[in-house]
Amino acid sequence: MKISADALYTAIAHPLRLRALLLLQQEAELCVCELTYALRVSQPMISRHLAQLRQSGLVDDRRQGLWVYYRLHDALPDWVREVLALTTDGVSDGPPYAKDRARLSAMPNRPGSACCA
Amino acid sequence: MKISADALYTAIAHPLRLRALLLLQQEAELCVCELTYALRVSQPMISRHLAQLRQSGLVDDRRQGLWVYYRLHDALPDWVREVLALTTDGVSDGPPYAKDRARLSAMPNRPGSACCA
DNA sequence: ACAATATATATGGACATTCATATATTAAGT
DNA sequence: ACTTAATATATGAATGTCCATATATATTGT
Repeated sequence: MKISADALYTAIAHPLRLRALLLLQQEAELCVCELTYALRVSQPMISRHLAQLRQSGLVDDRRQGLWVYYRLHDALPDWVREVLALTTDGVSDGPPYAKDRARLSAMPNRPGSACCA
Repeated sequence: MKISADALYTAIAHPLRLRALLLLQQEAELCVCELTYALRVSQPMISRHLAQLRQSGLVDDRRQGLWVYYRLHDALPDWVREVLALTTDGVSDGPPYAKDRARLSAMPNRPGSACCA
Protein backbone atom coordinates (compact mmCIF):
# COMPACT_ATOMS: atom_id res chain seq x y z
CA MET A 1 0.00 0.00 0.00
CA LYS A 2 1.89 3.01 -1.31
CA ILE A 3 0.76 6.24 0.21
CA SER A 4 0.79 9.62 -1.48
CA ALA A 5 1.10 13.05 0.06
CA ASP A 6 -2.43 13.76 -1.10
CA ALA A 7 -3.77 10.68 0.60
CA LEU A 8 -1.97 11.51 3.81
CA TYR A 9 -3.06 15.11 3.97
CA THR A 10 -6.61 14.50 2.88
CA ALA A 11 -6.90 11.88 5.59
CA ILE A 12 -5.32 14.07 8.21
CA ALA A 13 -7.40 17.09 7.31
CA HIS A 14 -10.28 16.23 9.58
CA PRO A 15 -9.75 17.19 13.23
CA LEU A 16 -11.13 13.94 14.52
CA ARG A 17 -8.96 11.83 12.22
CA LEU A 18 -5.91 13.82 13.23
CA ARG A 19 -6.67 13.27 16.90
CA ALA A 20 -7.10 9.55 16.29
CA LEU A 21 -3.87 9.32 14.32
CA LEU A 22 -1.87 11.14 16.97
CA LEU A 23 -3.19 8.75 19.62
CA LEU A 24 -2.31 5.78 17.45
CA GLN A 25 1.11 7.24 16.89
CA GLN A 26 1.71 7.22 20.62
CA GLU A 27 -0.04 4.02 21.57
CA ALA A 28 0.93 1.50 18.93
CA GLU A 29 -2.49 -0.14 19.01
CA LEU A 30 -5.97 0.91 20.07
CA CYS A 31 -9.37 -0.70 19.76
CA VAL A 32 -12.45 1.12 18.56
CA CYS A 33 -13.92 1.34 22.03
CA GLU A 34 -10.79 3.02 23.37
CA LEU A 35 -10.87 5.59 20.61
CA THR A 36 -14.57 6.16 21.17
CA TYR A 37 -13.89 6.77 24.84
CA ALA A 38 -10.78 8.93 24.49
CA LEU A 39 -12.15 11.13 21.72
CA ARG A 40 -15.67 11.37 23.14
CA VAL A 41 -17.50 10.65 19.93
CA SER A 42 -20.14 8.13 18.99
CA GLN A 43 -19.09 4.67 17.92
CA PRO A 44 -20.51 4.95 14.38
CA MET A 45 -18.71 8.24 13.92
CA ILE A 46 -15.24 6.99 14.85
CA SER A 47 -15.92 3.85 12.88
CA ARG A 48 -16.61 5.87 9.76
CA HIS A 49 -13.45 7.87 10.07
CA LEU A 50 -11.41 4.79 10.84
CA ALA A 51 -12.79 3.21 7.70
CA GLN A 52 -11.59 6.22 5.77
CA LEU A 53 -8.14 5.97 7.31
CA ARG A 54 -8.07 2.27 6.51
CA GLN A 55 -9.09 2.82 2.91
CA SER A 56 -6.40 5.41 2.43
CA GLY A 57 -3.83 2.95 3.72
CA LEU A 58 -2.82 4.94 6.77
CA VAL A 59 -3.96 2.43 9.34
CA ASP A 60 -4.45 -1.28 9.51
CA ASP A 61 -6.82 -3.29 11.64
CA ARG A 62 -6.75 -6.63 13.37
CA ARG A 63 -9.68 -8.44 14.89
CA GLN A 64 -9.25 -10.20 18.19
CA GLY A 65 -12.45 -11.64 19.52
CA LEU A 66 -14.96 -8.88 19.85
CA TRP A 67 -12.46 -6.12 19.53
CA VAL A 68 -10.95 -4.60 16.46
CA TYR A 69 -7.55 -3.06 17.00
CA TYR A 70 -6.23 -0.28 14.83
CA ARG A 71 -2.61 0.72 14.41
CA LEU A 72 -0.56 2.78 12.01
CA HIS A 73 0.00 0.73 8.89
CA ASP A 74 3.26 -1.19 8.99
CA ALA A 75 4.19 -0.25 5.44
CA LEU A 76 3.97 3.48 6.07
CA PRO A 77 6.87 5.39 4.49
CA ASP A 78 9.36 6.82 6.95
CA TRP A 79 8.60 10.40 6.05
CA VAL A 80 4.96 9.88 6.95
CA ARG A 81 5.85 8.49 10.36
CA GLU A 82 8.19 11.39 10.91
CA VAL A 83 5.50 13.87 9.98
CA LEU A 84 3.19 12.33 12.54
CA ALA A 85 5.89 12.27 15.18
CA LEU A 86 6.78 15.91 14.52
CA THR A 87 3.14 16.88 14.76
CA THR A 88 2.78 15.09 18.05
CA ASP A 89 5.83 16.85 19.42
CA GLY A 90 4.59 20.16 18.08
CA VAL A 91 1.07 20.16 19.42
CA SER A 92 0.40 17.31 21.81
CA ASP A 93 0.58 19.45 24.94
CA GLY A 94 -2.27 21.68 23.80
CA PRO A 95 -5.99 21.04 23.47
CA PRO A 96 -7.58 18.82 22.50
CA TYR A 97 -4.69 16.37 22.25
CA ALA A 98 -3.58 16.50 25.86
CA LYS A 99 -7.09 15.75 27.10
CA ASP A 100 -7.48 12.92 24.63
CA ARG A 101 -4.45 11.21 26.08
CA ALA A 102 -5.53 11.91 29.63
CA ARG A 103 -8.94 10.36 29.02
CA LEU A 104 -7.36 7.35 27.40
CA SER A 105 -5.08 6.79 30.39
CA ALA A 106 -7.98 7.20 32.78
CA MET A 107 -10.21 4.79 30.90
CA PRO A 108 -11.43 1.92 33.09
CA ASN A 109 -11.45 -1.67 31.86
CA ARG A 110 -9.30 -1.24 28.79
CA PRO A 111 -9.37 -4.42 26.71
CA GLY A 112 -5.62 -4.94 26.51
CA SER A 113 -4.94 -4.36 30.20
CA ALA A 114 -6.45 -7.42 31.87
CA CYS A 115 -5.15 -6.27 35.22
CA CYS A 116 -2.38 -8.76 36.07
CA ALA A 117 -1.85 -11.01 33.11
CA MET B 1 0.43 34.34 14.09
CA LYS B 2 0.29 31.10 16.01
CA ILE B 3 -0.51 28.13 13.84
CA SER B 4 -2.38 25.03 14.91
CA ALA B 5 -2.14 21.51 13.56
CA ASP B 6 -5.70 21.86 12.36
CA ALA B 7 -4.92 25.04 10.48
CA LEU B 8 -1.87 23.49 8.89
CA TYR B 9 -3.54 20.31 7.78
CA THR B 10 -6.74 21.94 6.63
CA ALA B 11 -4.67 24.29 4.52
CA ILE B 12 -2.48 21.52 3.16
CA ALA B 13 -5.39 19.25 2.42
CA HIS B 14 -6.04 20.60 -1.04
CA PRO B 15 -3.75 19.21 -3.75
CA LEU B 16 -3.19 22.59 -5.32
CA ARG B 17 -2.34 24.27 -2.03
CA LEU B 18 0.07 21.47 -1.21
CA ARG B 19 1.78 21.88 -4.57
CA ALA B 20 2.05 25.62 -4.01
CA LEU B 21 3.44 25.16 -0.51
CA LEU B 22 6.04 22.67 -1.64
CA LEU B 23 7.22 25.07 -4.32
CA LEU B 24 7.38 27.91 -1.81
CA GLN B 25 9.30 25.67 0.53
CA GLN B 26 11.96 25.21 -2.12
CA GLU B 27 11.99 28.65 -3.64
CA ALA B 28 11.86 31.08 -0.74
CA GLU B 29 9.69 33.52 -2.68
CA LEU B 30 7.37 33.31 -5.66
CA CYS B 31 5.00 35.77 -7.27
CA VAL B 32 1.46 34.91 -8.26
CA CYS B 33 2.31 34.77 -11.93
CA GLU B 34 5.06 32.24 -11.31
CA LEU B 35 2.72 30.02 -9.35
CA THR B 36 0.06 30.37 -12.01
CA TYR B 37 2.58 29.30 -14.63
CA ALA B 38 4.20 26.46 -12.71
CA LEU B 39 0.96 24.94 -11.49
CA ARG B 40 -0.98 25.53 -14.71
CA VAL B 41 -4.08 26.97 -13.13
CA SER B 42 -6.03 30.16 -13.69
CA GLN B 43 -4.98 33.29 -11.90
CA PRO B 44 -8.21 33.67 -9.91
CA MET B 45 -7.89 30.10 -8.74
CA ILE B 46 -4.37 30.32 -7.38
CA SER B 47 -5.21 33.69 -5.92
CA ARG B 48 -8.11 32.27 -4.02
CA HIS B 49 -6.05 29.45 -2.58
CA LEU B 50 -3.20 31.78 -1.73
CA ALA B 51 -5.67 33.97 0.14
CA GLN B 52 -6.67 30.92 2.15
CA LEU B 53 -3.07 30.11 2.95
CA ARG B 54 -2.51 33.73 3.93
CA GLN B 55 -5.54 33.79 6.21
CA SER B 56 -4.44 30.64 7.96
CA GLY B 57 -1.06 32.20 8.63
CA LEU B 58 0.96 29.77 6.57
CA VAL B 59 2.25 32.24 4.04
CA ASP B 60 2.93 35.94 3.92
CA ASP B 61 2.84 38.30 0.99
CA ARG B 62 4.75 41.34 -0.11
CA ARG B 63 3.82 43.70 -2.88
CA GLN B 64 6.52 45.02 -5.14
CA GLY B 65 5.18 47.12 -7.94
CA LEU B 66 2.74 45.08 -9.95
CA TRP B 67 3.80 41.82 -8.48
CA VAL B 68 2.80 40.20 -5.23
CA TYR B 69 5.35 37.81 -3.81
CA TYR B 70 4.40 34.99 -1.50
CA ARG B 71 6.70 33.13 0.85
CA LEU B 72 6.33 30.82 3.82
CA HIS B 73 5.50 32.91 6.85
CA ASP B 74 8.56 33.89 8.84
CA ALA B 75 6.95 33.06 12.17
CA LEU B 76 6.16 29.48 11.21
CA PRO B 77 6.94 27.03 14.02
CA ASP B 78 9.91 24.78 13.39
CA TRP B 79 7.86 21.61 13.37
CA VAL B 80 5.74 22.99 10.54
CA ARG B 81 8.78 23.79 8.43
CA GLU B 82 10.14 20.34 9.12
CA VAL B 83 6.86 18.75 8.08
CA LEU B 84 7.00 20.61 4.78
CA ALA B 85 10.64 19.71 4.26
CA LEU B 86 9.98 16.05 5.01
CA THR B 87 7.08 16.05 2.59
CA THR B 88 9.20 17.58 -0.11
CA ASP B 89 11.89 14.96 0.42
CA GLY B 90 9.28 12.24 0.48
CA VAL B 91 7.38 13.04 -2.67
CA SER B 92 9.04 15.72 -4.74
CA ASP B 93 10.46 13.33 -7.32
CA GLY B 94 7.01 12.04 -8.28
CA PRO B 95 4.14 13.66 -10.13
CA PRO B 96 2.93 16.31 -10.09
CA TYR B 97 5.63 17.91 -7.99
CA ALA B 98 8.57 17.19 -10.26
CA LYS B 99 6.81 18.72 -13.23
CA ASP B 100 5.79 21.75 -11.24
CA ARG B 101 9.41 22.48 -10.48
CA ALA B 102 10.47 21.77 -14.04
CA ARG B 103 7.91 24.20 -15.39
CA LEU B 104 8.95 26.84 -12.92
CA SER B 105 12.59 26.51 -13.93
CA ALA B 106 11.67 26.67 -17.59
CA MET B 107 9.46 29.74 -17.19
CA PRO B 108 10.57 32.61 -19.41
CA ASN B 109 10.75 36.17 -18.13
CA ARG B 110 10.49 35.47 -14.45
CA PRO B 111 10.03 38.72 -12.52
CA GLY B 112 12.91 38.28 -10.12
CA SER B 113 15.48 37.20 -12.70
CA ALA B 114 16.05 40.33 -14.75
CA CYS B 115 18.63 38.52 -16.80
CA CYS B 116 21.94 40.05 -15.71
CA ALA B 117 21.24 42.28 -12.78
C1' DA C 1 -24.74 -29.05 20.97
C1' DC C 2 -28.20 -25.50 20.19
C1' DA C 3 -30.93 -21.36 21.07
C1' DA C 4 -31.29 -16.97 22.79
C1' DT C 5 -29.07 -12.95 24.08
C1' DA C 6 -25.51 -9.38 24.68
C1' DT C 7 -21.62 -6.82 23.07
C1' DA C 8 -18.42 -4.60 19.64
C1' DT C 9 -18.08 -2.85 15.31
C1' DA C 10 -19.52 -1.61 10.53
C1' DT C 11 -22.51 0.23 7.09
C1' DG C 12 -26.57 2.32 4.45
C1' DG C 13 -29.49 6.25 3.79
C1' DA C 14 -31.15 11.08 4.54
C1' DC C 15 -29.95 15.54 5.36
C1' DA C 16 -27.19 19.62 6.03
C1' DT C 17 -23.03 21.93 5.27
C1' DT C 18 -18.82 22.97 3.58
C1' DC C 19 -15.72 23.41 -0.41
C1' DA C 20 -14.04 23.99 -5.18
C1' DT C 21 -14.46 25.92 -9.61
C1' DA C 22 -15.87 29.16 -13.25
C1' DT C 23 -17.21 33.58 -14.69
C1' DA C 24 -17.42 38.30 -14.14
C1' DT C 25 -15.99 42.28 -12.00
C1' DT C 26 -13.07 45.38 -9.34
C1' DA C 27 -8.82 47.36 -7.53
C1' DA C 28 -4.02 48.71 -7.71
C1' DG C 29 0.01 49.91 -10.14
C1' DT C 30 2.69 51.52 -14.36
C1' DA D 1 -5.12 52.21 -21.32
C1' DC D 2 -2.85 47.96 -19.90
C1' DT D 3 -1.08 44.61 -16.77
C1' DT D 4 -1.14 41.99 -12.39
C1' DA D 5 -3.77 40.48 -8.78
C1' DA D 6 -8.00 40.12 -5.67
C1' DT D 7 -12.75 39.44 -4.85
C1' DA D 8 -17.97 38.47 -5.49
C1' DT D 9 -21.35 35.47 -6.87
C1' DA D 10 -23.48 31.20 -8.40
C1' DT D 11 -23.46 26.36 -9.11
C1' DG D 12 -22.24 21.70 -8.51
C1' DA D 13 -19.63 18.26 -5.93
C1' DA D 14 -17.81 16.34 -1.94
C1' DT D 15 -17.94 15.62 3.01
C1' DG D 16 -19.69 15.22 7.67
C1' DT D 17 -23.24 13.84 10.84
C1' DC D 18 -26.99 11.42 12.56
C1' DC D 19 -30.05 7.57 12.95
C1' DA D 20 -31.19 3.02 12.21
C1' DT D 21 -29.81 -1.30 11.08
C1' DA D 22 -26.61 -5.19 9.88
C1' DT D 23 -22.79 -8.39 10.94
C1' DA D 24 -19.73 -10.89 13.73
C1' DT D 25 -18.28 -12.84 17.97
C1' DA D 26 -18.93 -14.25 22.58
C1' DT D 27 -21.79 -15.84 26.53
C1' DT D 28 -25.42 -17.93 28.97
C1' DG D 29 -28.97 -21.27 29.69
C1' DT D 30 -31.11 -25.59 28.56
